[in-house]
Amino acid sequence: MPELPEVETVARLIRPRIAGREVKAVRVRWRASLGADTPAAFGRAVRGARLAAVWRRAKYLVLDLERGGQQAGWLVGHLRMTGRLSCDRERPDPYERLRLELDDGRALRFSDVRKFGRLVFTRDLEAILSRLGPEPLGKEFTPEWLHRALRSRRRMLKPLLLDQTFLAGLGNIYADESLFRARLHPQRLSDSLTLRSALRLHDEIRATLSEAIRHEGSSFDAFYRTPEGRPGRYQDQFQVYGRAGRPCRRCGRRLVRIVVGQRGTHLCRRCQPAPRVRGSAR
DNA sequence: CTATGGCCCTGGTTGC
DNA sequence: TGCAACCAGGGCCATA
Repeated sequence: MPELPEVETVARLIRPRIAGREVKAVRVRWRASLGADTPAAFGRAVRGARLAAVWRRAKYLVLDLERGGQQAGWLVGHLRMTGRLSCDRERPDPYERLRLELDDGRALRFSDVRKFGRLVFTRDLEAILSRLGPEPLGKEFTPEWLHRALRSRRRMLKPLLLDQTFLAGLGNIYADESLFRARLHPQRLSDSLTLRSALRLHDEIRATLSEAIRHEGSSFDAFYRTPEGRPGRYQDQFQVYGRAGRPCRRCGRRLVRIVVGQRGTHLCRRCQPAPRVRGSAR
């Protein structure tokens, strides 16, 4: 599922292909992919605009639109589980939901098997991005900030890490991987962490995401692909995700899968000791 | 404030 | 073998 590293990879790879191009035509094949907009309104807003910049914020992909050199709104993409962006020439795709024809003959294509993803046009980018927590790879995210933020709440670590208003960019895979590497149980309460533990968690979140970006993300299931159709390679580095029943790479203990906050959660019971007393059940 | 559960979707897997 | 039920999952919303 596309999380921060996958979206970063997509942004880096499509940027050189679409930045500076003008949208000549729009084809909408599944209108819900546009959000609440009608295809007609979306087409009016996007047709004739130039894709001036391509960047990422958390799991969002942002395309700056310009007309005559002036800011003219944004396209904001979220791939959710099965969304893909590509800009290769042709090759039929039954799951194509939206297509922007560009002035160089190429097309920016949004495909999405499960139809959860979105590519919306907005004139108010802040309204979408302002609720997000800090970027895990940004300056604001420091060990001290994390320690304070964790202590100011009383929630289980994993659901908190998945809360995009708390910290923006982690999904199920990288939350599990980061917690394992920091040797923290996903159900530990956030306000129980020492500065030392928070520091470890901070460092492992950053290291995990950075390494995943270097590997062009993870293609655990059949869905995520780079815009060039290549799978990511980080799944080969997974320590726990999807490895229930197999031995822990650190201690050899059989890894388990539990459910935390309705999310499949993978961990090592030895490396990530359960919080004491209450709530040791699933 | 925090937790829970439904909803959106579909392809793949499981169960009978 | 055939088919129905079930599941995964991010974000959002309603409810407790």
